[in-house]
Amino acid sequence: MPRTEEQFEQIRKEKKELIRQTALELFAEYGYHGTSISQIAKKASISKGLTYNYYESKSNILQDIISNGFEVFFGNIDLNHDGVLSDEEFFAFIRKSFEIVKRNPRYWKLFYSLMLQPVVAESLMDSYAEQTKPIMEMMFQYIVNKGSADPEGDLIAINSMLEGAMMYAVLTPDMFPIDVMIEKIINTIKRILETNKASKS
Amino acid sequence: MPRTEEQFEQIRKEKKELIRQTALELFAEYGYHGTSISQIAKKASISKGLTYNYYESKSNILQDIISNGFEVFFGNIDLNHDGVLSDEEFFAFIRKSFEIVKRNPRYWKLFYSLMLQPVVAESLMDSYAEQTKPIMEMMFQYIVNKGSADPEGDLIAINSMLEGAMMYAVLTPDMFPIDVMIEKIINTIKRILETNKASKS
Amino acid sequence: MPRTEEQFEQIRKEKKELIRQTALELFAEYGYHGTSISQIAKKASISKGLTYNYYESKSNILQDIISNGFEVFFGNIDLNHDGVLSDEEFFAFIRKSFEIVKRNPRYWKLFYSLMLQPVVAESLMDSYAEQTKPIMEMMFQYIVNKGSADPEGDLIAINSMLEGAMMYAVLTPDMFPIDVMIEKIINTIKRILETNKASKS
Amino acid sequence: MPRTEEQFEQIRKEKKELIRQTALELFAEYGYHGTSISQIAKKASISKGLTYNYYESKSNILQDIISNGFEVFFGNIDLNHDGVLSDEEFFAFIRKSFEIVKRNPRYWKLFYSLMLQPVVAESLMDSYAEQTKPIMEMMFQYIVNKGSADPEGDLIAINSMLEGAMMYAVLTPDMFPIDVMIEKIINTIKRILETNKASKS
DNA sequence: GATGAATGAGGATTCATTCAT
DNA sequence: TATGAATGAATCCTCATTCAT
Repeated sequence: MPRTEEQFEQIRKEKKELIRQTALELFAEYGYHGTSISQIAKKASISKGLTYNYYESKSNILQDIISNGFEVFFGNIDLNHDGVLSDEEFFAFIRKSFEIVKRNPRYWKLFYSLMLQPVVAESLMDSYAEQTKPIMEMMFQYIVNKGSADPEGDLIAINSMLEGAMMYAVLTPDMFPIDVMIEKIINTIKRILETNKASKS
Repeated sequence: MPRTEEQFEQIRKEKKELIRQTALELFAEYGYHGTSISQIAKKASISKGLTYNYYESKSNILQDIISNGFEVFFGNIDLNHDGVLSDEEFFAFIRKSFEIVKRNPRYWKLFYSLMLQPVVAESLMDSYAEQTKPIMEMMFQYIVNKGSADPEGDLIAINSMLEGAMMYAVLTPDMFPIDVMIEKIINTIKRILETNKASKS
Repeated sequence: MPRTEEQFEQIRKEKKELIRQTALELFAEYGYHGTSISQIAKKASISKGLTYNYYESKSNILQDIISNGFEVFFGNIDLNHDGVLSDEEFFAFIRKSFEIVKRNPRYWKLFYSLMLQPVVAESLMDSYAEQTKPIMEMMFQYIVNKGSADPEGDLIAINSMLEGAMMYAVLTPDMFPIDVMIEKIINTIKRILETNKASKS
Repeated sequence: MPRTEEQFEQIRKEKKELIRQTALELFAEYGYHGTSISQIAKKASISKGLTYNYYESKSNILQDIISNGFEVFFGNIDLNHDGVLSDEEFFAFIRKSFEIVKRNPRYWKLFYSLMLQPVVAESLMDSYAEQTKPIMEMMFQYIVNKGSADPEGDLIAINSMLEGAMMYAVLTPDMFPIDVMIEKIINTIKRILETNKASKS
């Protein structure tokens, strides 16, 4: 009995997933340039040629890894666009972000590394900035709502702090325990916003 | 008659500098792996072979760039190891750090990108951690002296913020004006330390 | 549909053999260092890259040639380790040795030339000495059994003679007809052993 | 006071000698291809460029080494062309030959190795054959005079033996002590000629 | 005569990609 | 769909040789 169309589709999907995952592991371990198609094929237990049945080129695999990672990340973040964020919601968002990174540190290491490879980065940056914008806006809204006297300044400070902590979490996870780091960061954000209230009278 | 020793010395010095600078520009632009010796030679208007008259290998050029950059950075930072840092001194240190990065953004872009290249990173990380340790300690001392109730937590927060801001300065200098960023960061640090005083009575 | 396992096996075997043979011819003609992978590939009508599909490196090709030659040579020599060699067997061994050399003079030319290339020689020498030892011992036994009064001396003389004749056979096969040479050598060995009998009474 | 013409000549001669000697040592140690002009210049404590003041090319240095070695070797051998060689003279010739090799084993190792590099060998072989011919003739004469019944056969045997022993002396001087080997060889030659006398009655 | 910076052709090797089966 | 042999361009690097000084 021949397989149905759906079964074929399923097989294709799984194989492509296999290639992407394998490539991700190797890229993260040896870098993009340090990984060859041969290695990927061997590790995935398929032939070199088959890789090209699923991806047009090596750089296409990379693209897929990236956009897939974006999807996972931003798909997990629930922004609650419209309404005003409660404190609970805001801190849950931060915890969630770190959680995602903790769950797949390799991907994020690779991701950061790519951000800094200027040629690769062009399109990546644009895409990242675009995806990131609503988050920034949401943070800005939250800061404003907390009554900050200098919302731009606080955004810069808080954003830098989160970005920096994220980097430590990705690059040197052993330096500071991530969970401790998260709590300290959240605590500090609270204080920042507390002390920067526009005096109302 | 051959050239004098000094003449040769001079030629060597200039040419080596030329190669290093050219390589740095290309590495920063295209990444280490994305740059070939041919490109370096062509851009420097010398022959491929000559490169090897000055550097044993491509990776040696990189090494030289790195250690040279370290020297410039840490040579410019005056840590005032022994005494207690005044506020002035501490904030001067922060400004200086950003100043150095602003002055040679390409180098720092390359530097960050290398930190994330798994294979290269090992030795680089070690070396960086070593150089960085006294700075961390100095910051910690400063925080303690300011009477922080949770110096470890404050160190994490402040350090993350600085690291993150540095990254923005290097990667997307157009996103936030660096000078504005610096002042916001400094201001926020002040507030953090202000609100975290251990109550003494 | 991909080729069957056997088809691939067959292709690999033939192509590897082709590369080895071609390399042997060129090495023998121009020396190991005097032969480039390009030349080998061109003469074998394959691409440079393909060579590396079959051999890890140029020096690996050489290794294969060597060990292959050893196998052919020592695989053809029947040493009759245990029993005592009859005259017939001993002289058959000598004839066989020259026969093998005559059949593949290129290989042996290369072999001798490699023995004299300082860098390559080390491991080759060791390997050769090891393979050669049982032959030496066998010869020594034979000489002793013939009642020689000075077996060490006779071994040196006979061995030198064989080695020297071999060299002429390999290097300047036109100088003395090999078959004539063989008979003269055998004849002389007989006389040497005849005249060196320990007097028993 | 400017140096005289002769002094200049002397300097040139010495420097050329220095280059040749240095090159010989390196060629013997690392092989011709394994030795670079740079290495020669460095070891001789002169500049790369100067080498080309004395030799047109690397291969010219080699040529000079070869022909120089020939001169030394054949210049030391007194053939006593005309008269008939006494036993004393013949064995003295053999001892002398080994003596020369013992005195400069590196040269002879190099020399043998070159004999087997076919491309280099062409002219070398011709030259060698030419130089060698009178020696062969002399040996042949000696053998005839000793009353050999088969002078051609004895020449082959004796010559092979000498050639082979020479090779051991050059390649594996540790295998058999050279002096012992010489005496055994001479002794064996005596026996060969003794037992091959044409019966006269 | 003497120096070493500079050249450029050539060599070993890697690897993304193609293609016959 | 799946295979891996085959290609060839590109890469790092070496080295004999030239040349301005």
